[in-house]
Amino acid sequence: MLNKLQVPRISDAIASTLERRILEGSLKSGDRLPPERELAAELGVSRPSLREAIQKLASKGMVQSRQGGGTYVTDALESTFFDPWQDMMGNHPNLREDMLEFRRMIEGQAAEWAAERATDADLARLDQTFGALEASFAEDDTDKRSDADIAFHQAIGDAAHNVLLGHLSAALLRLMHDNISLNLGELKSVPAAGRLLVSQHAAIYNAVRDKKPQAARSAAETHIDFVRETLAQTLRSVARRETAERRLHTDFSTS
Amino acid sequence: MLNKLQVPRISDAIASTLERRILEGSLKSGDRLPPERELAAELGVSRPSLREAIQKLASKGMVQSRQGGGTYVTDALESTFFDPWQDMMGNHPNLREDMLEFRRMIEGQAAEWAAERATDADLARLDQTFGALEASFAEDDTDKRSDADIAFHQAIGDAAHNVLLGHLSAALLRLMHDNISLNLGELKSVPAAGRLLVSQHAAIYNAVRDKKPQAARSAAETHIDFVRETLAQTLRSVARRETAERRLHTDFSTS
DNA sequence: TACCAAATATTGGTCTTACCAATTTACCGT
DNA sequence: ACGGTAAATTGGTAAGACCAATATTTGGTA
Repeated sequence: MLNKLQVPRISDAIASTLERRILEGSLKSGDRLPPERELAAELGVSRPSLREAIQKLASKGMVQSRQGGGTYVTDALESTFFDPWQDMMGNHPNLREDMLEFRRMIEGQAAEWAAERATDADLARLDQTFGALEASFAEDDTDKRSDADIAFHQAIGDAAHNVLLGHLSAALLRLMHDNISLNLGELKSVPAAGRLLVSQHAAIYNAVRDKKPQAARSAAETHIDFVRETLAQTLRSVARRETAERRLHTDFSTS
Repeated sequence: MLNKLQVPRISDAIASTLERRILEGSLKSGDRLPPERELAAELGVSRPSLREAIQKLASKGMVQSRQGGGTYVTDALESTFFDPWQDMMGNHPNLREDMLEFRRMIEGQAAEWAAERATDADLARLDQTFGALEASFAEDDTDKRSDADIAFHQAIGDAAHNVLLGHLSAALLRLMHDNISLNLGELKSVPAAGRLLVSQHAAIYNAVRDKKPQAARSAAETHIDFVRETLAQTLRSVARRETAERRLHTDFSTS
């Protein structure tokens, strides 16, 4: 009696299409979807069908709609990684080393894969973000530098064409931004740090553009190593003070 | 600030109403919902609004619609916790490939670091979890195997002494196990898969215990490669079985 | 009478159009 | 330059129509 010959529903196909765009990074968290009328026309379906698809995504928490405001992509995918880490950072503050070590692996792999797989569109985006990075380091705006840095590394992560790596990279960058961006500003205390950082990014970009995976990985690892070393150097005195303070608070923490 | 005053949407209210009726028992599993036109009139809403609500329930797996046939209540309890990644894994096959490629890097790095850094306590725990793994594969209890597998990889992740990596490794493995047990039965298509899996885990364990980082990485990567190949094979066989069944949509359909 | 096949009715799937309500944007006057 | 109101934008809801797959009825034949 149950001959479940599946008739594909349009709303399901549309929902999958939108999901894929979110997974692949065409739609990032925080982005606003095109208006329903436009999107329906672009996808060649009616507005009710598109709405059914959007409702599905909304019920999964992937998007959120506000009447009159638009429909926005949530950070549900990144939160899977980000939230537990953020939690750990709260309970165990000296994870900077773990974070940078972990990031060394991620960035290295991302650069390697990006060098193997980047499309022309990826390279165009890399070129654009790298240009913005260069420009930001010409000024002295710390926030702008941080944003440009994140944008560049995210572009690398997306060019690696592995959706897990892409979203993990986003979560990791956000984690770093939220936790040590203040300290990142002190990198400029090292003479010529800005110039070195730009040249390191250039090395990554060039290796990816020239499709040299091993060189790209090396460049990325060198970059993270420099950041790690410079951070450790400039924060040494601060770290000593923090450690001393921490000793006062964490004695009974074997919960 | 953002005034996130939620404007109640009719489709949400209707979905809640229907969900309540199902949970209260007014609509039992297998029951057919009234026709959309009737139900919409009864609830005093338009048919599109009712349809959006039904789509939400369908995306949760609580109801199932067949064109021309009606909409039926399924027996899916709201057990499936809402991990967006879990959902994505089910609907996007290429995500599984990305997942395995990514895990190859993660597990390889975890094994390498574990071989470099494992303490005696780590090794003791590894020995214990590996013993449990061997024992679980002697039996035929899928859940027990899953738990033992997760415990072993968790031990590796912890022995790597990087909390980010440890957490990620465990989370990804859990995701894979859930996905496999949800969408396939088990990796039974390959004969002697169990024995091979045990020997692969043994190789990882031995390399870590003997403090051979490169060997540990290789062993872990070999393990993931095997899982990837086996999974692909299983998927092909499942696909074959489904096409065969589809060809058989004549009468005796109580498969 | 029994049974099978075609005709009919039912029902979910999709589209079009229209209007409402909340938000955002633009513009204008002070 | 600022603030507030009007207009445009955008999601939310409704109504009606038609299509496609399924279920039911009907009619004819063995």
